[in-house]
Amino acid sequence: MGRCLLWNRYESNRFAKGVEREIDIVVTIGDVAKAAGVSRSTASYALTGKRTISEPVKQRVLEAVADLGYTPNAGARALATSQTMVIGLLARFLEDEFAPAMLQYVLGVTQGARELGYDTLLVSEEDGVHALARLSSSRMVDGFVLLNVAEHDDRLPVLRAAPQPGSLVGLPADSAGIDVFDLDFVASGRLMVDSLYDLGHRELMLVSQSEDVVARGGAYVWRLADAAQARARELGLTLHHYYGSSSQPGIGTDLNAYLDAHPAVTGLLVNNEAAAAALPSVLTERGLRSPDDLSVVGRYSNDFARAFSLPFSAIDAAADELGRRAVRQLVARIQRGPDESAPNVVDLIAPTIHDRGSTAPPKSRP
Amino acid sequence: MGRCLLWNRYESNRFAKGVEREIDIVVTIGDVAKAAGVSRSTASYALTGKRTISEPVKQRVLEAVADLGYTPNAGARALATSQTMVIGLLARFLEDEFAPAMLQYVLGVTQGARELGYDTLLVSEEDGVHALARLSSSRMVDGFVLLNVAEHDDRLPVLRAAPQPGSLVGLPADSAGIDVFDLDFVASGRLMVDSLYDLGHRELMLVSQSEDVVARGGAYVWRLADAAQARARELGLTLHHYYGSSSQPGIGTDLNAYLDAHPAVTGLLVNNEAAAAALPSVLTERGLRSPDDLSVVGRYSNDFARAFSLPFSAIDAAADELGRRAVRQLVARIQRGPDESAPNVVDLIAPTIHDRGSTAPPKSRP
DNA sequence: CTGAAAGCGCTTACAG
DNA sequence: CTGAAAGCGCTTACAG
Repeated sequence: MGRCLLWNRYESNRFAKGVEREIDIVVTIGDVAKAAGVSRSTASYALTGKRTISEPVKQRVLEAVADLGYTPNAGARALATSQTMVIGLLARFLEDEFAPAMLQYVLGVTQGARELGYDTLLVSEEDGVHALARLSSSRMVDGFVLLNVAEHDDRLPVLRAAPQPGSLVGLPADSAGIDVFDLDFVASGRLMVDSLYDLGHRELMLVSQSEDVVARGGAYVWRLADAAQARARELGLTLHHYYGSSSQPGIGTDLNAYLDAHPAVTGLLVNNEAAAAALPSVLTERGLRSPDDLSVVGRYSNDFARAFSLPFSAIDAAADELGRRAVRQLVARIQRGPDESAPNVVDLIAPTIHDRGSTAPPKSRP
Repeated sequence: MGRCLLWNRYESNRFAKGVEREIDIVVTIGDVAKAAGVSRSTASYALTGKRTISEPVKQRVLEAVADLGYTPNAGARALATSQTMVIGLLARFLEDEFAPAMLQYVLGVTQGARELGYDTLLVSEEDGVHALARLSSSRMVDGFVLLNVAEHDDRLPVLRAAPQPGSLVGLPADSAGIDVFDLDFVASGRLMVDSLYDLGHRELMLVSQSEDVVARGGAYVWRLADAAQARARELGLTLHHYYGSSSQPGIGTDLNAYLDAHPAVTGLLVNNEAAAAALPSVLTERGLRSPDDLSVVGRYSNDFARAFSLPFSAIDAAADELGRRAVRQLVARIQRGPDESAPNVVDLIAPTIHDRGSTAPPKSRP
């Protein structure tokens, strides 16, 4: 109680005159114990609940905590328990990829983590390998979530060697020993083709991300494209496949060229955010309307569609959900501890098309 | 050295069979000291450089560090030094605001922090006040950067009372005792008007963010609008001011209505990301071309323009730069320590228009 | 130039 | 049901 008064009595002269700031007296569990008239261990147990404490004692401790405004020092607790309650989020922002789309993943992870009592250290360094090694060896985090994982991701060997577990968002070639979360891009490719086939379309075009993205390990691009192509063959459809660039004005030019090349195409599949963003202008300029003249199915997040006014039906990238699942699995593994092994999961979210009315049966051949 | 062998010899059975994982033996500064044949304090000093150590001894220590793969435990160091080397980044994602634009601020902060040796704890909780109090009282961070600061931000009282310093991105009504970084929105409004006036335009229209954003404390909206209005009055121009909604289809409808209402407008100012994103379609639909039929000046980040193919000249929001400046000032204040006071800064970045060719003299009156 | 020791603020066996 | 003590892995006055 005395301390409590102290806490408010002083004025720091640390900053601009006229601004009050509490003086920096740290209240420790020792202060709480003293105020409650118990030992430090009893105070600690009363707070963590790791051993039964008599009701009156517990009350005295809680009262002291409230009076003194005590909060455990996170660093000290981490040192004693070897648990930081922080997870490391390793983002990768590639030049040719659509950075804004990344935000939804980040938010899914940070919010999912918080709900489970964890905070998130966000790392966006170029050199993800070093960052991972640094956080791991200095014991700053209890586990990792890696975003934007490439087919052969150079962070994976480091992660496998680390004492902390990790979850991936993005399916690599080898997922042994790690938990993986991703949209099912094979099913997505199939679903896009099926949905247009069912409406009666027979000549389709797919515009994928740029080949640079593929070259950097973005395997999802060809997973979707291959599946779409295979499905089209099964169904006896024609599917023209193109890579589009990842920004203006390139992608607008690309789209026009592709549409020029295949005037008979009635269904367009878009696995390229920049293309989706540019498409409304391209269509308007060409005097085309969707779905009357062209049915369109995209693959991007609902948030993205909302933010950028995209009027096309699309498979939701499920960024938020993927982030959440990844972090939930990670926390489960952290809390399970290294002794109890648990099988690794590869969790591919089934695609669903969010209908925005951009598909319809093709008009009769001109 | 013996340890070093151990380190690689074991195979953990913690995860799926066939996956190697180093066993979790922590190497401490005690191990380093022993290997180097010195005391722990000497080993510590050799690494921190806080006292002069003879060259041979230092070499032995560094060798031991390399051999054993030693990295200091961040938590232990934080406990001993009261420095976490982590800064807390408090983001706010408001419903009506343009979330993707936020990413650039985040990246500016995380990368700026890293360059100064700090990591970033990203918090995106709804309740920023609690989050701030939690990180502050548990001593998880050395300081804070607050993003998206409102006119009367409820996080500010908590920040002022906290023992850690903080930097704001976004100018509040009262910035006493805190460092503030923002784009100069007053100068921005003036600049937008001036640039079109100089080209000969006499009737302008400004489309701002939605009034919901203003209601939530987005003072930058009216700061820019008021300055633009005042400048227009000074110059004898007509300036129509509207608030636009923050997403489709609302904003498209809005833009059409506003343009319908003022057919004589030759210059359009856009302080609304969603409006900027929707504008190309709107113009094409109306058969208008920029700058031939309408000169356009926006206010959004260059990254945003690139990502969303926006062809309009615009004042760069300077998100990345603002994040960097905020974190640099914060770190300077952290390292200066609470004793040496330093005056607070309010750093408003001067606006510059990134020319994308969307402005020209107005066509002669029809 | 170096070492032995105390201390940072917690948790958790070990005793009773 | 509770307390005294050791320990987590560092740093840093205090001595020499």
